[in-house]
Amino acid sequence: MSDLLERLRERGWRLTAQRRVVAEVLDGDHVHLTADEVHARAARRLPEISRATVYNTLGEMVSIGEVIEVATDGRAKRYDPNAHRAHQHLVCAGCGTIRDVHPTGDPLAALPDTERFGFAVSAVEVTYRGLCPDCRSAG
Amino acid sequence: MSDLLERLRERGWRLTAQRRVVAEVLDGDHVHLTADEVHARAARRLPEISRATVYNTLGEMVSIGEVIEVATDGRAKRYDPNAHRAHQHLVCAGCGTIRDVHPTGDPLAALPDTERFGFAVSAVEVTYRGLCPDCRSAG
DNA sequence: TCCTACAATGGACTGCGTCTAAGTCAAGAT
DNA sequence: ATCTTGACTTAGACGCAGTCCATTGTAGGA
Repeated sequence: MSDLLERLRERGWRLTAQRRVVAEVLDGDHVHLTADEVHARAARRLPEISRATVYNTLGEMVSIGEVIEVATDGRAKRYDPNAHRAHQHLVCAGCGTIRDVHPTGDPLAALPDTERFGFAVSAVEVTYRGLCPDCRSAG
Repeated sequence: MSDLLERLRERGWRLTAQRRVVAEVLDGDHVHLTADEVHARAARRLPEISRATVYNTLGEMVSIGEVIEVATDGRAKRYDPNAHRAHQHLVCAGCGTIRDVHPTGDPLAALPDTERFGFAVSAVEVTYRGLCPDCRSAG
């Protein structure tokens, strides 16, 4: 039983087979999957699971902060189950893979008050872009 | 005549009425428009301009580095003509407006070699998120 | 076991963007 | 000034990611 499922149960979630499978897919693997990839893996265990349910479940997990949604350019969003630890992302411009990285310092502190224009700034995302080793050698 | 058009001409671009209008729309106003907003404004001057042309022209400007494409979550991409000066973005979580901001320090330097995993890191985007003054008071 | 509110289904639908085939036109050649 | 040609534009079909909705199913309490 995963920690993720424990935490969901504590929030009073009804524990359905679909939610269990989606949570297991996210929990098992620490790559960053798209919603369709999550659906495909979930369907291996529970063939009749629908896309809408996967979207709903992912959306709920995101809204309670168990999972982070990573929007990469024009492509599909990816879902990052590593929400408990502050981190940023390194995206390959060639193939779209994402790695978690941990820069030094606090990026929020780099934005002076004079540059905040009255906004209540609550979060900062840093995305590093480049080519992964495979895409570098593939040219 | 805008600087932008000058630079495009120097690259051997055929100067069509459509491209001129798209460049003028971007050049005139320094808010960050979506492709459809660019199309709407361009169509005020050149009613028969097509969406495809606006997308093509924007894409070409992005690929030669005259304009920056800003992907904001699930919504439409926005286009930022302020490509000549390094800057980052401050996005309102309520209404989606974007402001250019200038944080202190070099965010690329914050990523140590041990966190680069063999990637050739070439760029970094920093997106600050929060609520703008209007959305704060609107609750 | 039965009830009921919550969850899942699947198919239609929307928004954003891309593609294609055919027509048009800017700009160099004559 | 006119011709020529290949780059550009057009309209609309298409595709993907994601949402919505009416219906059906079911977890978990009484």
